Amino acid sequence: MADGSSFYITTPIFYVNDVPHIGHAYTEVASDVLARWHRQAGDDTWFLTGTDEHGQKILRTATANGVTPKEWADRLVETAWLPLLSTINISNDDFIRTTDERHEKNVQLFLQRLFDAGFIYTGEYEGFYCVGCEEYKQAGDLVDGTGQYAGQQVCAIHSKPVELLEERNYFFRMSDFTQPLLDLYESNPHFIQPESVRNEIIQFVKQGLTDLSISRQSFDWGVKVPWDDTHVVYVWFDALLNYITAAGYGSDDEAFARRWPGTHIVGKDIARFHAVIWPAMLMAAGLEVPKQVFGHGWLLVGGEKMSKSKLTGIAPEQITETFGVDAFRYYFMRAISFGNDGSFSWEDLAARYQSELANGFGNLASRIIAMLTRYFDGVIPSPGELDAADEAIRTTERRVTVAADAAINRLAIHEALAEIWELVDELNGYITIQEPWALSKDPANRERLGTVLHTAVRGLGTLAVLLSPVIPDAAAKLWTALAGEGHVADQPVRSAWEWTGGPAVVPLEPLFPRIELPEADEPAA
RNA sequence: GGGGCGGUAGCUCAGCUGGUUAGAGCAGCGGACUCAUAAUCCGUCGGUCCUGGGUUCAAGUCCCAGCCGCCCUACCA
Repeated sequence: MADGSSFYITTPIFYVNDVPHIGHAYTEVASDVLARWHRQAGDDTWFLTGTDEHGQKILRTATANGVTPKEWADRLVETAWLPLLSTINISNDDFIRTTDERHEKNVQLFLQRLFDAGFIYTGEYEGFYCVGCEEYKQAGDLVDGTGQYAGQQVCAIHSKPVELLEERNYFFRMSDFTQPLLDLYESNPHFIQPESVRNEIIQFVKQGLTDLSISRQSFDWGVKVPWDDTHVVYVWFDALLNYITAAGYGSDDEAFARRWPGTHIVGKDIARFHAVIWPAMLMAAGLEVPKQVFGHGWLLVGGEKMSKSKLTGIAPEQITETFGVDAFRYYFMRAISFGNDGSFSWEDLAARYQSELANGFGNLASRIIAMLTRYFDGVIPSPGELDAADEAIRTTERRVTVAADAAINRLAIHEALAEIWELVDELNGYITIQEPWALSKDPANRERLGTVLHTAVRGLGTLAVLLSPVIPDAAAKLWTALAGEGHVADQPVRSAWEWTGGPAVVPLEPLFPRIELPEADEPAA
């Protein structure tokens, strides 16, 4: 991936009615780290997130709250979703709402093109519809109700009665794309990642695809079907199109050509929408399919999937208020192998904060800056001749930079951090072995002392540059203490080791202060 | 019913196309050191690699069966 190449990355758009929890935040942070890395590498980066605001469920909750659905969505965007982005320091370049005119207008454009091309036909549909799920249910998805719904069939997910609906709907000829999709997966093994998700999807598509009902007549909160305004577009069909309407489809051909195709980061539960329906839609429209669909794993809390339907959701603020934003970002990126499910626990979070951020990285910065301040009044000394140990540090700086960049390109964020941390650990070891405090006791060792601290502080600068995408606030503070030029987020990440040191350092407050945890018991979620 | 993923040290996890005494981090234990956020560094304890078969000169790593967990999907109705 050469500098200046286009990197367009997206998250799923938030369903506004959801309550933000760390699962949403996890997807956002992962995408944000990738975006920041590419941006800092000089790639033409565009990072999109946004909200999904149509559908019957939103219409109903809005009505129940005595406001219009648009007012309801506005309120949730303002009070829940935009605050979430700032809570976890997300650097999105754009925020699309499916109620934006740029979106609705071009959803219609897209649909009209599919219609004109013969990929849409009229059909009858009868089925059990769950408002909570926003979709029709097969009989097997239903269970016997209990309590107030005893005697009725209810949705297995929401435990609420389903409705028998009969509609004249418009259908998308998705079945035409069974083979083209299989060919796509075959010819481009990286289209769906990781492997586990890819296997799942291939098996699913091999069974053959059925046509997809893409309109609804039973309510009107959605994008009108352009040739029949008694129908609104199915919410998923509408939602998926955000990735191109935001990129300029139908409104800015130049921007669209430059950005598309993009990389989609999604949870594995919705990977199928993105790896099956979405590319089929694009193929039908004669557009390029996405560059990649990456389905990450779930956060497990107490061994169970964190669920928005159950009450295991944890609000991001619960974590950031105690540990800070950077720790939140670092923890989830480091502790979880991106693509696999990962266990969250307060104990693990606290342990990693302490050993890795406070004792490992934070303390490294403290000790180096303290010694420069103490022995050289903060002025960074010029190095003398480098010995093998000094050269080894330089070599490591280079090695981890290259390795981290390679890992990021594979979307292996956790591996990138593991690589970078090798430099953290090696620098701590280097200082312990070189014993600058011992060198300082004999003026004859003055040059050697300078060389050691010069080497160490350069390593610290390299770390600031490499870690800026993950822990932007701490990296910026450190960069300031090192008197680095400009902003750390503008330093070329792929040549992080090239920083040669500023003129002097200034004292630094602990980047990750020790945290005294109140009690062993944590509040239930 | 069909399918996917996982089951490796107390905990969280690595172990690619099978090959020396199965690894890391954390926790535990012992030691060194003092620049630093009682931090750092070194050493050390610790595993029937879910179970049972099989293939192979050689299996955590391949095959079969089973058990457990999570998930996708179907049908019966």
